[in-house]
This record gives sequence, structure tokens and C-alpha cells, in this order.
Amino acid sequence: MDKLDALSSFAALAQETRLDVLKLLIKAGEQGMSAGEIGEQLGIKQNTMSANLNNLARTNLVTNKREGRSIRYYANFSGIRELIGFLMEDCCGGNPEICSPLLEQLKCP
Amino acid sequence: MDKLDALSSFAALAQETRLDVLKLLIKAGEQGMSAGEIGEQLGIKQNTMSANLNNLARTNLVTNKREGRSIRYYANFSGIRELIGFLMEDCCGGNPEICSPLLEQLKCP
DNA sequence: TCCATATATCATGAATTATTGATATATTGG
DNA sequence: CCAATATATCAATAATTCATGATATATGGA
Repeated sequence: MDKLDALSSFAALAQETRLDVLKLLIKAGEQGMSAGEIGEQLGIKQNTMSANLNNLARTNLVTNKREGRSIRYYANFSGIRELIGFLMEDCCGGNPEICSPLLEQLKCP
Repeated sequence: MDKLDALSSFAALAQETRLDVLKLLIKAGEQGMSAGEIGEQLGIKQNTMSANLNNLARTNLVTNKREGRSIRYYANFSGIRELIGFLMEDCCGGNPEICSPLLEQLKCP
């Protein structure tokens, strides 16, 4: 995770369809979703969805895997963690008394 | 933190100077940095820096406060937490067994 | 009030990104 | 091999974003 990776990841998330996709995939969890399912659920044209999925897949935020005629997409939770870690790393290094409670509050209820 | 806020925040972070600025402010912690200090440290022209700081300040990721002739900028840790929370909320709701360890690993060492 | 310092705004051109229709490629079943 | 399904690529246009020179505004001190 270098700065360019982080910039690409944030750019991927700075677009409504792709943000929707990642949230869908996070919700879907380890079973993932096929490109077609995602496009249908969000009501996005096929080629637009394809371009956006490729954009996401070029980041470390999602992975994919061909399954027969479909391609299945998955949220990459460790990639998401790395991105957040990249943003916060200097806080953790220099000011753990600020950073720790911040991340503490992110824990699931 | 609605979807539009999240999109603006991610867009702010999808640009090198602004990402650099936020990381600087995270490192600076509660003492913050003036606009001039930030621009000087990053070697960015004054008006370019001003535009980028305004972009960041329109999100919830940073705050600012005029101090005499300068304007001081601060990372807004609760805003950062809200952004991460927005991204992960469906995970926490549906799959805490995936989400919890992810956030656990983000804690400061 | 006048000057110096700190930041913001404006206008412009360059670059990037998004969407879409049309079409191509890949996979599977018959 | 052929047809059907699933996804990708291409080309073009529209829209957005970026950085910058020039200039304006705001604050504090003499």
C-alpha cells in the first residue's frame, strides 16, 4: 500500500456507483456477488458496470474470480484495512492516545 | 454522514496534495498547522494550496479556525471515524464476525 | 490610515473521468 | 460447431477537475 495505491482506492470510492458496489460487496460478505447481480441490483447499464467493476478491481479493495460465464466479485477486507491503515499510520506512530480511541469506536457493537 | 458526504470526502482524498495534507494534519494532532505552514512543507503554490484546503474543509475530515492573519487547520478525527463507519456499516450490521477482527487489527500497537 | 502578511477568488486552458451505443470476446450447453 | 449468456473493449462526447497567473480581501501592527 503506497501512496499511489491509496490515491487509486480513494478515487474508486469517489464515485457513486463504485461506492454502492463496495458497500454491496461488504454486505454480501464472503459469498460475493456476480457482476450481473451487482449491475441488476443497482440498475446500471452493462458496459458502465463493467468499466466501474474493472476500476474497483484494479484497486486492492475488491477481488474477483471467474466462475463459468460469470465473474464473481468480493470485498477484500484486508485491502480495506490496509487503506485505512495507510491513512492513519502517522497518527498511530505519533499520537496513539488520539488514534486508539478513534479506532476503538469503530468496533462492531 | 450520508452518501454525498462520503463521496465528497473520498474525492478529497483522491488527490495527492489533499491526501498529503490530511496525513500531515493527522500527524500534527491537536496543535494543527496553519495554511502557510502546510503549503511551505509540501511545496505547493499558495493559491493551489488554498483551493485544496478549501476542498478539504468542505468535507468533515478537517476543521479550521482563523488565528489572526493565519488560518489553522486540524484533522477532524471524529469525521474520519464517521467516514470509515459509513463504509463499513453494513458489514458491522450483517457480518460482525468479519468486521470486528478487521477493525481490531487497526488498533495502535 | 498605510503597509505587510495571510489567504481567497477569478478566469482560463489542460487533463482526466464518466457514460453510452455498438461491437467484440469468452464460456457453456446442445 | 452453433447459439445463448456473461462480460469486456472501442470510440466519441460530455462533464469534471486541476493548476496557475493575476488580483482581491482580510487581519494586525506602526
